[in-house]
Amino acid sequence: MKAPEELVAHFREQGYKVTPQRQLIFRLLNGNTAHPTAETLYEVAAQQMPGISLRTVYQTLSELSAMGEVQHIDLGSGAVRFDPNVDDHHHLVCGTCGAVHDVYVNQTPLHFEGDVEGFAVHSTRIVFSGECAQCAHLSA
Amino acid sequence: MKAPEELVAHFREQGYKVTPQRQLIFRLLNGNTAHPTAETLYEVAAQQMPGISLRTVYQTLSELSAMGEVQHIDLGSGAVRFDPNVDDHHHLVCGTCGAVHDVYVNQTPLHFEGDVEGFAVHSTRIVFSGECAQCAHLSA
DNA sequence: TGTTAGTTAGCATGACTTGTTGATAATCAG
DNA sequence: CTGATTATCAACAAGTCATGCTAACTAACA
Ligand SMILES: [Mn+2]
Ligand SMILES: [Mn+2]
Ligand SMILES: [Zn+2]
Ligand SMILES: [Zn+2]
Repeated sequence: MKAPEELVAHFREQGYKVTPQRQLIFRLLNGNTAHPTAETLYEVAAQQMPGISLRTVYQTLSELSAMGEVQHIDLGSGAVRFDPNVDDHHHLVCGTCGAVHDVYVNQTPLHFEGDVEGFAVHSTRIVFSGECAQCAHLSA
Repeated sequence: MKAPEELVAHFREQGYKVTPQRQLIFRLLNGNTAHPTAETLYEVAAQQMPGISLRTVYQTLSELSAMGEVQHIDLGSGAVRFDPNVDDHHHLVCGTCGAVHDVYVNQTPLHFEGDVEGFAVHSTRIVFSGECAQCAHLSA
């Protein structure tokens, strides 16, 4: 994701108004590695700006997503998570605490076998599931 | 997934009754590589057994899932898909026609880098997105 | 044949997300 | 500064997917 100041400029160029709500969301996403849901992002935002609506958070996330500034990650377990990291990376999910971590896989592009001649791969998504070190430690 | 006859035996052993509805679903799933949703499976089932309920299809799929006879695949786009193929395999998804194909990746376990020391990986899911040969052909 | 479990329809609930409306307020170009 | 445009908000609705519940009926299995 671009830095908040760049997003401000970009939004203005695109004819979007730069509101305090949008700017707050820019800041909250900047460098955010928590892979928050719209809801959790809303909760943090509401602490700094009581009165902001969940609807506006969803709205701004959609705009950023359409601009390619955030990606959304659907892990199939509840709400979609948003990720300001749009580099080519993958995810590690702890089944115990639910944390999502970024990881980078070098062996790409992967080779596969199957009855799928001529399939053109545009993107690859890898999700590793397991247990993080902290959770393993606590349960021991 | 076990063959329908084996499932019949297994269900009886577990104290589940072997109903025509369940048997139909066993047959429809057997060798099925379409990765159907509960809804699409229901539609096919209803042709052969008018009156069968969507509720029963969901129910039987849950039972089979709990038994490890089918896996469910959430691609993040709509309904969960069910897969009687429980081998270690991955998926190719055509963004145009929505088809899901099985593929096998040899390079596993994959290596990754990141700030995730001590994470214990239990499973890896890979989804390749792109366009299948047929769709590429039609759009040309 | 009787006990038990399954099925069905219908309706409800739940989570997540998006749409709508109408009033209010803020942004930004001129 | 001002006016036109857009955003926000609250409140409510709707949509999708999945599951829960009831009550009546039916079928399976011992
Ligand atoms: Mn990420
Ligand atoms: Mn499969
Ligand atoms: Zn954890
Ligand atoms: Zn296709």
